[in-house]
Amino acid sequence: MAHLDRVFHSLSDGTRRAVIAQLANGPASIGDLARRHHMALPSFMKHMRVLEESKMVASRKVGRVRMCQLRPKALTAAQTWLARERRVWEARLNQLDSFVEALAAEEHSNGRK
Amino acid sequence: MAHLDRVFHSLSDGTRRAVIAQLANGPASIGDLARRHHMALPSFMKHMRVLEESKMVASRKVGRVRMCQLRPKALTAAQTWLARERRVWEARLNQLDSFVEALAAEEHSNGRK
DNA sequence: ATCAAGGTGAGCCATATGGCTAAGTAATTG
DNA sequence: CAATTACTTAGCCATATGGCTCACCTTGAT
Repeated sequence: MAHLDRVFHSLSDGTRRAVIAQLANGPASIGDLARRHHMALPSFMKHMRVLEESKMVASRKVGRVRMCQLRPKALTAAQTWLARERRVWEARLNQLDSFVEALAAEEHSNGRK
Repeated sequence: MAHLDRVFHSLSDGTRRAVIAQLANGPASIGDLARRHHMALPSFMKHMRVLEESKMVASRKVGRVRMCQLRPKALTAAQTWLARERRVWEARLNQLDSFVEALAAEEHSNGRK
């Protein structure tokens, strides 16, 4: 799914993760954010575009300043996917466990014969 | 952190996510996996290299076949980061809530004066 | 009306990504 | 030993990424 691609791609860059971490503490302007990351504005805007296209950040212009904020469900797509895969994975491990237990049990009873 | 970069980058590609999803159901050989994804072996190996460099998948060679499996803590780095950011985010929302409630309460008492 | 500040758009550059084919190498099979 | 199978390596190609500067446009302050 293209949306998940974008979400994880957004998260794959340290600068963007830092932006998300910072926006979690409240909105900020593009200029503010760029300054904190020692980066030229146009470079930084590319990151913001990536974050907006992945629907993790929203922005609107107030006067000549653009304010950015984290969107409410910014992280849920990623978390949902991870949680689901992890459930599958753990379910299988449990199966393996019981398989091994079953084997062990059988071994035991065989040994006792 | 470079490791998180790699983890999220791994997850940013649909093919790689599919591989993870499939490996959650048990180990498989490179050839098997490549066939399922209608992809030439060398192209596919690049994906596997990405997954191995992010420590999400391990592989070893058995005869001429390379078997791959999900590593136990494949998803925890990603999940941990997401969970932490989300906690910060929700903590702030709660602060906002109580701030708004406090405001509302004050308004009330002012109105009653 | 002018000038400064904040953002935007265009475009350059080096490197990375994601696909391929072609030509190996090593292990099985006949 | 010969042929096949399963990877592996090298390298091509188009496109994407992540940084930059320079020029421009709005908006705000004098």
